[in-house]
Amino acid sequence: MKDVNKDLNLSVIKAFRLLDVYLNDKQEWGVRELAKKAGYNKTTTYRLLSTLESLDIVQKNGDDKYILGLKLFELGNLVSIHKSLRNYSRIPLENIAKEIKETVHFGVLSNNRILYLNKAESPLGLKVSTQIGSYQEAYCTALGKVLLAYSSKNLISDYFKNVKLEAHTSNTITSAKDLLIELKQIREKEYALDMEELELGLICIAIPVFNKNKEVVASISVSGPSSRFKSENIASYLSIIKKGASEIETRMSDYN
Amino acid sequence: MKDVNKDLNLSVIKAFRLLDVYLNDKQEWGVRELAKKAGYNKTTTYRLLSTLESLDIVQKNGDDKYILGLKLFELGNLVSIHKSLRNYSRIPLENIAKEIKETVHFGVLSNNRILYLNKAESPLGLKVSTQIGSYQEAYCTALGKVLLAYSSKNLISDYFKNVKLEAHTSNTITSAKDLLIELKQIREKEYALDMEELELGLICIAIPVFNKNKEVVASISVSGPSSRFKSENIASYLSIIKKGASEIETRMSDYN
DNA sequence: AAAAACGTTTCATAATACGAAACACTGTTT
DNA sequence: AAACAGTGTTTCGTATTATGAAACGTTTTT
Repeated sequence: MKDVNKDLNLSVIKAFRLLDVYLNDKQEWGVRELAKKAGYNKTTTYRLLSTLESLDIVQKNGDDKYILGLKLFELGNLVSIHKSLRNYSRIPLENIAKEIKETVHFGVLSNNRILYLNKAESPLGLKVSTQIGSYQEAYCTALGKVLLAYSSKNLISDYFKNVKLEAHTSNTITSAKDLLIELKQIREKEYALDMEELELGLICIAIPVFNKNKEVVASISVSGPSSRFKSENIASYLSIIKKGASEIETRMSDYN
Repeated sequence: MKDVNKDLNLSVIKAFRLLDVYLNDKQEWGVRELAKKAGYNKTTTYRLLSTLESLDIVQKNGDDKYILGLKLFELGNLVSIHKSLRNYSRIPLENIAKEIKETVHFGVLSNNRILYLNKAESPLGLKVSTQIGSYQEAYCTALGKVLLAYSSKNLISDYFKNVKLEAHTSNTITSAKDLLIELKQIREKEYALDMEELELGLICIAIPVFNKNKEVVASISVSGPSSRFKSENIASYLSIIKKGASEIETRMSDYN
């Protein structure tokens, strides 16, 4: 903790590291337990937690255990760009899910990964389910490939510098050359497929969502098990998703 | 900033104050602008923002303006206590809204106020709409009065010490004595009404949601314009909301 | 009854945050 | 064209703050 490239507030970084890394793994933590896991001193951890508690960022859960607090929930809902995207996407996503009967996801690109902003789940028992606010690799998801396909050349070259294309299944695209070809095809077809590239048995189809300046700001995907996802359905799925996407685009432009 | 009652990390407090108070008011801030508003030194503010930026808690929006970042959204979604409440309430709330055709809210008590955890909006044009994650006073809302009614005596006496009962309309209950009588009646009737106490023309009805230990953990309300909200509807509304509440209670107990 | 765990407090010391001033840059006014 | 008025950013000596070993008060386990 000596060589920081910039002059930053170390205790702020420590505080968020507690929140981000460690309070994620588990529901509740004791002071010593968390200190050990974080590699901080017991007293330091206690002081940080006390500080965060005074701000309602964490709170105590009965017997001296710390859990994430309500203020954090409140702050999360303030994130304006995504707040609006989430609001405007909700009803269209639900309509798509109702019509197709598969889970619908809505996400943006953030730090080279997909951030799931919203979803509408399939009414069926066997379905895909993802945590809102969680991340997934972009190169092996339909959502991610669409967003990469419409990104600037700079962003894409950065992407290849920073991201290692690891195989999740035998279908995962693991070479930069192949991925570039795929992205080109996506731009031409105006939709992306994920043919069991992230998980065996899981197929997705995704299209871009544009803002009023014709820039891609998000994407929508439909995900389902390969047993239900037949190639003859693609055309009808696409027309339903595109209807939903244009609904979101209309809602956004009405407010901006 | 000299007399702190405990030994807390001041820079952590400052960082969250930037997020909480100031990044809420506006969409984007310059460094000097935010420093002036927060009463911090320009350099301090810059350092705090740089720190938060390195953590993706804030991000830059084009021309050197800071906005809330994605990590905050992600962290907000990790808040476990309410994550489950939110998940379990979604479908029941939507069913209630569909049946009654009025907006349904779901909230908990936090720091003497109502925190809106979830909602399902009325399908009609004229409707009540609230921001998830936002707060409202408890004493002049049906949601809040239900939660106060089922709170411990200690919490209620604390409530009266810390909260000033201000009139929002001519119907607002502004005396502690009257509010205590109201809370007693709510416990007897097992539901609360808000008869234009927060806003003229706005009526709400709310009931409690219990956990498996028969403690009240949240409440559900239906809100609508006085033009549609007739006293003869109360009985049928109540039976629909109670059905939804017991659905939520079942879902919660299945998982805990 | 002893031991081992917990959260919490203390306090001298080492490390960090602080902020005035200077810098680099952009756009506006004279 | 030159001076000015705005930005965000960097520097660096100093004042403030965070640090952590040790001790404390409880509770739980042995």
